[in-house]
Amino acid sequence: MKTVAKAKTRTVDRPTYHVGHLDTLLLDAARAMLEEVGPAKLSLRAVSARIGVSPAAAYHHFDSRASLLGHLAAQGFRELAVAVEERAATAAPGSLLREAALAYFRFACRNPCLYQLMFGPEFIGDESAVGLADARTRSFTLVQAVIAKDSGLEPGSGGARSAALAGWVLGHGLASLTIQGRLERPEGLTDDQLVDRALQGFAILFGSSGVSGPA
Amino acid sequence: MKTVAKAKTRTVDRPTYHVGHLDTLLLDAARAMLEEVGPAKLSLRAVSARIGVSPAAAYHHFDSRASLLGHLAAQGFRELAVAVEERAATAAPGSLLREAALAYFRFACRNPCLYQLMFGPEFIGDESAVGLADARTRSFTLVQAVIAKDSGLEPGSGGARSAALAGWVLGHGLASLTIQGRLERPEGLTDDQLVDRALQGFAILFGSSGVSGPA
DNA sequence: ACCTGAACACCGTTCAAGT
DNA sequence: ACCTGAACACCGTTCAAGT
Repeated sequence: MKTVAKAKTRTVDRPTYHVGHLDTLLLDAARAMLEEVGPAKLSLRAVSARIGVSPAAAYHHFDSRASLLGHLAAQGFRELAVAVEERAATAAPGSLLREAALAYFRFACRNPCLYQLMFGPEFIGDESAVGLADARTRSFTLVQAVIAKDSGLEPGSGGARSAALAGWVLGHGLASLTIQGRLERPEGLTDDQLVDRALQGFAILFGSSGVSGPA
Repeated sequence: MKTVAKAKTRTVDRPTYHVGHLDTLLLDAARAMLEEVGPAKLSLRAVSARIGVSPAAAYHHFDSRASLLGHLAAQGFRELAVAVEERAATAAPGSLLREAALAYFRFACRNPCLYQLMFGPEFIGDESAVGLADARTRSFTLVQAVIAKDSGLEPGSGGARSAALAGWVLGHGLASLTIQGRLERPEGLTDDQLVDRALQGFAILFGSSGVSGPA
């Protein structure tokens, strides 16, 4: 409780001024409100009010609303990477693609607004958040590694990169369409079933299941 | 010019009041501004000002900003469908998937903000725009038809629907990631090359290489 | 160093009132 | 019927001023 020893004037406790670590308080409040109202309507004023601080206070910790949102997005990329990583670690080789896709898709479904923020235009022009570019690159590198591992391709080769691109497109396409409700999903279809269906579709389009075979 | 014959009072021309078809004027102005400022910052006030009309005027033609945006999105879905349709019509069987993907991707790249609007959360809650649901359904149906045609699947069958899902995911995933700049695209790579690369990646992931790619 | 109050230039939306 | 003016309740952002 006795936080600062160097308090040389006044009473020890000052409950009127909000003390330190306002940045994390802001971030936490924003994260909580994000899933309530969505990325577009998340206002700096509202999150400031939520933690009982003036609207201007945030500007001592973040450059702008976009910057705050950028930090949130970076958090998201880190969590997404972890989720995929964990799942990929305990997956049987051969089913790695499916497991990674499942983990990716579940993360998006469980944090729809955060996911929208990560891949949406909301915090464009930020990029200042050092963590963002890193976290994003790390996510992509991870996908690449998972894909390369399962397909037995030389990591870094052209094939591995094309495959990683495809994997990323698959995960994001499905997640994005689902979250935005643009899919005409048959009712009663679980998340896992939807992923399997998409994988099945790709197998039909690109596989040996009778598409291209001249046989 | 002499629009109304029943003008029984006053002078025939009234250049001070903005006359009729304000709805299409609004829509056109919004469409133009959309690609300038993006869906998030497209304000009803600004488009009203652009055509020299009061901010409140728009509410006699649209329920809300979301509704205006919904109409714009519907326009987009119709244009997208046309673009894919045209391309698909003049494509050699076997390369239909690639041609459709190219058309889809190009439309998105040429109208990035419109595309973002169509698949973004900006006009959620609208749905009132009758044209929207229709236009969207029509787009999806078209993709389904194209896919089914090329893969030789029974239209309406489970396989055809899975394949259509995959096709949709492919197109949207690639377009969305590209437009949002989340892709680490090697410089100098053209749109077409990017599409081919993704197709190649899918071919690697899901089976035989070289389904419909070039050589 | 950290936060507040007040202001500025914007929003979407409503509603009485004008023509 | 169609449009305006003025108002309400919001925004993001800045900046002098307080502690």
